[in-house]
Amino acid sequence: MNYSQHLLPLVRRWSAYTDLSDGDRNALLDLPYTRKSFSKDAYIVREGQLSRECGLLLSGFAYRQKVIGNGGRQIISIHIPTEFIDLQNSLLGVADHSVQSLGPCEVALVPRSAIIALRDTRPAIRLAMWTETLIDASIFREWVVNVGRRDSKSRIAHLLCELAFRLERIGGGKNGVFEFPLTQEQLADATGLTPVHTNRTLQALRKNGLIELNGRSLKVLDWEGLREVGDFDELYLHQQPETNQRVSGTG
Amino acid sequence: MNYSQHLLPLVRRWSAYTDLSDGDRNALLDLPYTRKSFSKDAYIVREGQLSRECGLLLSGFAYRQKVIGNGGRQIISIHIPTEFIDLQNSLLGVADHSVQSLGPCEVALVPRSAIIALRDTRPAIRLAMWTETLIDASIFREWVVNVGRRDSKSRIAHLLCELAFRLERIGGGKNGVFEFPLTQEQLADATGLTPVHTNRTLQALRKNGLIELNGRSLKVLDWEGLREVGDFDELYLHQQPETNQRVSGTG
DNA sequence: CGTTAATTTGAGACCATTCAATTTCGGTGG
DNA sequence: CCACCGAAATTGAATGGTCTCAAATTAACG
Repeated sequence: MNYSQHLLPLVRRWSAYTDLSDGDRNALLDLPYTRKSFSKDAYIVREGQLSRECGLLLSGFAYRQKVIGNGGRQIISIHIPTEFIDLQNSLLGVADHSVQSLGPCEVALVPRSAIIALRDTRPAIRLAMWTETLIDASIFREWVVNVGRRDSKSRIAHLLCELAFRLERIGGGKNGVFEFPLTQEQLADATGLTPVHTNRTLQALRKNGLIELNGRSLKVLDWEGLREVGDFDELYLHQQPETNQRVSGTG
Repeated sequence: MNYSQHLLPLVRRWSAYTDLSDGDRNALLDLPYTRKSFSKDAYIVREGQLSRECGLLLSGFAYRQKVIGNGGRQIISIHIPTEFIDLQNSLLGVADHSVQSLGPCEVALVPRSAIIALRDTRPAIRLAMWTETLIDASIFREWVVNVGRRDSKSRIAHLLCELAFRLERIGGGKNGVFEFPLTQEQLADATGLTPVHTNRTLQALRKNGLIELNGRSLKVLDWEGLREVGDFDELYLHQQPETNQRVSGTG
């Protein structure tokens, strides 16, 4: 019955945003949820749906996307374990975008009502939750810039930097080697390019000695170079200690 | 001393998100602020700054932007009167993007501490405030799609639809005629295009009988056509009544 | 009415796309 | 362990949308 160990990473993650009391921690660990496994490319949430539950990614990867009139689609964000993939939809009530699994993955589905209850009764948790949505929004802003104003090499390099940076934070890489969950087609949908051009751009990045990428494994050979090409500045991720202090507010 | 009438539009706006008590309304109207006028293209907030005050747009237009390594810039959102232009930066504490005036405009600068105090003591206001940031995030997501996957005609048509739609909501248009605050160069920076191509695309939209646009005046001649070309679906603005009800939460 | 900003036009180059075909890879069953 | 399969990655060549650079025209404003 007690699966609360699954939610420990969430406690750790949100503790970085603000101080959580023992009561807060327990309230998080006591969240009701059901574990559900999804196979590759499964829909976790569909655009237009009413939100009844909110998904926390336990393992694997997921992404948010929107489809447009002519059939094309745009990937809006990539999500890694310990992240809520659906907070915005749950808080707004109706999903304005879809969420899909990248590979096989496990999700803890928390009833929306429990999320709302935490929001309304636990100030510290609320602050962490809000901060999470604000950081998400900041990442969206950076993605607007990425697909709007950078050329293909920069776009892809930037996305790789972001993903590596975030994976590192949850201990998801060793010696510059990361699990890379996207196919080239999905990478194309995330950067607003075509699969063919994405392939050629990746080859350029490899030839420049910046990365090694085969299958699901990404190795960053030249971190500074990749950062440079990708015009990457992690300020927008709001994960520097000084930023986190400011989040909690007096000032 | 009492300039509180300036904040009435904010009360009206946020009342649409949730029920505000008389106490809430008064708390909003009693917010301390200083009025400040900005001339064209003035910086209201600079990327990297610590946030000390939060700007509410009283008149005129403003936009958020980021500059990238090669000197290019991307406009991330456009703001119209009654909107906070800086909530995200204030809530996160450090500005990850800049805010600039479009034309001459007036801003009510509210101390960040007062915003934080409302957030921490007024549940209904907090909910409205949070909702505002969530809707902002939804708009960012749509912009990622817009610059990432739509061609130039769609991009521009979509942006025009969004702006017209939002302006209509605050009573800012008559008979399909709106004040259009962007130069073609700025429109280019918002859509990820070049000024030259923006100009040609606008001509195409005119030739197709969709819009009239000269100077600061936009007239939508064929609303359905523009909507079609722009692949515009207003769900992401989360302003339908049923959505607003869901926001308040029991469920 | 002069001066600067904004819009418009032209032509050539280039980045990215499209369409197709081929090769490699990962997994599965015989 | 190998043959097979579909998915993913790669290559080629031609097309096209958008960009660049430059100049001309028009509109805005003091």
